Amino acid sequence: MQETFTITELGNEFGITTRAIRFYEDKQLLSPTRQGNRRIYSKSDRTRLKLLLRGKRLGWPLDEIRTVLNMYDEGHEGEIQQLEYTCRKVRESREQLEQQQRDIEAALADLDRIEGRCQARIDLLLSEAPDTSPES
Amino acid sequence: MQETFTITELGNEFGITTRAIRFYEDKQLLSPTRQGNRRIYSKSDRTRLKLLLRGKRLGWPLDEIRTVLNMYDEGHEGEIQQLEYTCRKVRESREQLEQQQRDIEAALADLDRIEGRCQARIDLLLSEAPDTSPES
DNA sequence: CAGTATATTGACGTTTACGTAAACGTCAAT
DNA sequence: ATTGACGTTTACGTAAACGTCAATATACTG
Repeated sequence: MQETFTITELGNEFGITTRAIRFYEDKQLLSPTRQGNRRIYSKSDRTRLKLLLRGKRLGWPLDEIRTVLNMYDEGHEGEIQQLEYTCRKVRESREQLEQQQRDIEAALADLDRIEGRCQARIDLLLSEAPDTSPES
Repeated sequence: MQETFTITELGNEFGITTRAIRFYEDKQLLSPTRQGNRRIYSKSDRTRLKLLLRGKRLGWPLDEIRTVLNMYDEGHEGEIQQLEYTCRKVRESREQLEQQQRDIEAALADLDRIEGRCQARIDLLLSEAPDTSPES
């Protein structure tokens, strides 16, 4: 795999605009190196972006995504207070994720019921009006 | 359980402001009855609000939440086209939910690793500096 | 019946997450 | 030398989702 990426490469790979990627940099979520003026993204930058987008799919605001991303990077060498802060943040994120898991379970169950009733109704209508059945 | 609710009751129960609840009505997500001027929420209104908030926790925009909420209500008596539209929407939602499930699995795994390393580092620091161990 | 609490509408402000346009640099190819 | 592709910064625009008043109305309460 490549060692470095341009901004358009990443944009194409992940289906986002370069504007968005620059915006994430502005918000301190990415910090690519430069060659003169141009941005150069390392594999680790690419991973950060990937994680960022996962956070987005989970509906997190960018601020929260940044703190989580920083958890990945922190050398875990800091003071105990800092470590415990990170630990606490991790637990909070975990709780939120578990809440989302429960929400998804419930939502999927609801959708199953709705789809079932919907499909049943379609089947019924199709059997009542056999004109619409495949003839030709 | 009560049969009807005031706006502040619902606000308190779900930890949101009355302004938010009125906003949802403005956006056609709720439609409580009125007694004169005041809003009266039925149990079904309350359920809609509950589902609405679940959608919010899943990061859905209000527009999408509205269409999903309407799936619950539609009598499934409409035309086949309408039914198939609903069915399609349900499947789309399901796919998105399943993607979120995978994202959550991955995120939880990552958080586990981070917390593990973090905790290990804390333990190490505590054992290296026994001054900080509970003495008094 | 005055005073307090609660509710409503309307207008405007705010934050988030980008989109869009202008105006310009850079480099390779024609 | 010019054209085009790609990149840059700066600035302003915008949609979503409310918050925050202000002015007003209605309801209870002593």
